[in-house]
Amino acid sequence: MVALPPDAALTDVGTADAVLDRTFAALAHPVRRAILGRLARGDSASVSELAEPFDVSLMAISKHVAVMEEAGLLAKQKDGRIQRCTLQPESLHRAAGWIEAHRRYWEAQLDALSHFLADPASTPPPEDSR
Amino acid sequence: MVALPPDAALTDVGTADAVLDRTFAALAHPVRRAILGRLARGDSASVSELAEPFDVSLMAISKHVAVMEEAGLLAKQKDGRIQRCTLQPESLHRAAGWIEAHRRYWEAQLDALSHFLADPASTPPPEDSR
DNA sequence: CAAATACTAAACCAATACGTTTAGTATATG
DNA sequence: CATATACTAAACGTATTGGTTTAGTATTTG
Repeated sequence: MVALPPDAALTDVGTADAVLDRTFAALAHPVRRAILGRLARGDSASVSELAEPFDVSLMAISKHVAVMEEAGLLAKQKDGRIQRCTLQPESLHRAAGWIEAHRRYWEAQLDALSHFLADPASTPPPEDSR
Repeated sequence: MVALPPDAALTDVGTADAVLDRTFAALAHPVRRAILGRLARGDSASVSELAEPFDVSLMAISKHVAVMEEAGLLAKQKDGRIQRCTLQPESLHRAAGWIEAHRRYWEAQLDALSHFLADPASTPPPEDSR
């Protein structure tokens, strides 16, 4: 079993992290998210199969795949003349980890926000005024 | 209490979503993640306060703040001459939701991946060959 | 009122992102 | 062998990003 350091994403919160940069950037494009969604539920697929639902060129999809590969979100495995793309979830796991690591903080903020949204004219959420 | 549709992020997985685009894009920059981290644990802060730890211009930080504001990650509230920046967690919540919605799928893939990584020369994860 | 403070607007620049087309490589098939 | 298939490389155009500087607007403060 692959030993994922259980709190890898939690230890260096706030530190520069090029992998996380690339992962979030990769997730920022709807076509790439759609491709990841398809891979998540449909197992592996060739680049052409991934391209089929979209009305952009195959080359464009090939580049999207390359972006996700560099972000560690998927891996290509050459099988004859086709490239089989497989989800590689660790990067996604780390991205989720970053958000998770902040969740308890911004959930507190969510409460404060709800009060503020309920009555914007009122005193904004009672925080320490510095 | 603000009624967040409990599964807003889960219903339209795979659909184009400009907010999600902007949210993930905003999270892709280390300075912006650091700012969000600071806001998450330190409550609200002015733009100047947010800028202080970084050695880029105040203007650069002002733009980063604008990016996060457009992504719905934070809100600015004018208080005299200062702009108080407050975390606005719903966008982050939606980003987490997208990942969560896929988690059960790619966790299955994680198992397959671990076998593959353990012995890359072996037959790749036993999936349906199409 | 004058000067300092906290920003933002505008113009600019270099680098990257996203798409195209055209051409090329490698593999499979008739 | 010839052709089709599955991709990738290279070059290109345009838009966006991330940073700068310079100048401006509000708002405090001396």
